[in-house]
Amino acid sequence: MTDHPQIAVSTVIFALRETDDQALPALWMPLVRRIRAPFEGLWALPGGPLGIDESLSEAARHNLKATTGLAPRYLEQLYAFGDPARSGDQRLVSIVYWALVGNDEASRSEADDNVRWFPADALPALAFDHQLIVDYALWRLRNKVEYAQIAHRLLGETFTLAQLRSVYEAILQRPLDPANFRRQMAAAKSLAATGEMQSGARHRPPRLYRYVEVPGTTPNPWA
Amino acid sequence: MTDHPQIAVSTVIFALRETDDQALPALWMPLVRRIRAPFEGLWALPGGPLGIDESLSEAARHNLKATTGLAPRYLEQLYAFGDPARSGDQRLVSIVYWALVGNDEASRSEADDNVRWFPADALPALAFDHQLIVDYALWRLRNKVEYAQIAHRLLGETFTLAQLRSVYEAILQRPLDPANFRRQMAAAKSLAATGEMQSGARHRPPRLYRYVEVPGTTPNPWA
DNA sequence: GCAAAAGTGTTGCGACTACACCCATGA
DNA sequence: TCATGGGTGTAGTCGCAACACTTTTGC
Repeated sequence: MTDHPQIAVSTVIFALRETDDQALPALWMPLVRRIRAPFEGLWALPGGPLGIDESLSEAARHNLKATTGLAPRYLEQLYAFGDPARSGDQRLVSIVYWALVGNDEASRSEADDNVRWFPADALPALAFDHQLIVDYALWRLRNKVEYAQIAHRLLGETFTLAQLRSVYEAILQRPLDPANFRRQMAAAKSLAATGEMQSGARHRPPRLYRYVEVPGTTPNPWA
Repeated sequence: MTDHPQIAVSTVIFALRETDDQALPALWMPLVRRIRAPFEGLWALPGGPLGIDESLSEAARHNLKATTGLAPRYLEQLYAFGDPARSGDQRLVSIVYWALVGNDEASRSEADDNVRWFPADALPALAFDHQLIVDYALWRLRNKVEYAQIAHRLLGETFTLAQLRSVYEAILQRPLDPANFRRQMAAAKSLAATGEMQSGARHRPPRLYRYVEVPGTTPNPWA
């Protein structure tokens, strides 16, 4: 045990996956298997040490790429965890980020013996205090999706309103009224119709939308 | 320069002070003068290293007591700042907390040559990136006061509705309708009348209230 | 035509704002 | 009695939830 605390940067990653039996997607996340003590063999959040020339968010991105191959479409600092008892016999302070990755990116993600995807609400036993961290990240995601425009970052570049609504429903775990959802999105003025339709289904073809930044809408100018 | 990042815990402290010319209180904060490089002589947020057996919040409390003698009535983690360029030639990651201290506590605070109070909106030049941190803390305080019951922590144990309203007005920097403010507080059900009045002023004596915890109202179960 | 999802209209409720108004005290 | 802030009443507005209804496609 060293006499000064070590710093690590870890990330809770969310992506949407179609469930086989249902048409509704659900939240999944990639975990990595620990290959050394403490908690050897258990699943854990991807992370690693803080490089001497990296900012905290750069370290999060860099570790994400190295361990899971993913590049997030949204990244935000979650919390710093530093309880003395959280990391066995060495003192470890973890700066934890949370991230959203798009549809395409998540499905491209290679399967690996030491990296596996799990449903966010049914994880295996996790190393350290990582289950607590995941619970907090889920709480933050559910809060933030209600007032910030982040849900589209779990989809691709263009999407239908029904797809976007299914993202909200997967995160909030309750059905939303399609009519009211449409009006809420219209009021936010952050969606632009591409002019294209998505055909093929056996019903009226829906419009495709793209996310557009609304000028005065930066919820947190810092961070 | 060492090859691993150092960890420090700092705190942005808010208290209310009466302004001499006006009856309206305003937000003030204590700063400490740096007595060594880098930024020697400049004012900075109180803080210090993370003790090997302390949790992060314990370190914040402990450093606060040691540098300013204050014990906060509210303490919450703000953000972790770790940009490589923020701390001169050594790498320093600061876990920053923000705190509210009560009326009584703030006025008891001893004057010191190396500790001084400043109005939160007119600070001197600060060391490191501390002005950025203060701006973020102010933004968080103004947001949080609108949906969380924290304003009373800037007062004492009991207070009148007018005093509580003046806290909101000082933080939000705009006048609030007394009638509507009263109803909002009543709707939140987090105030209990003590039965006592505050007399002495040349108008109808106001009731004194005490803050009471509302069962299902924990905004952030973690953190 | 029929099923299914896209998209529109309408109504009622609850929260908030603005402001008129009464109450109780000290001087 | 009057000035001052404590405290109550009330009407208008806005946003949202609920749900009926019309439109457009594939089969």
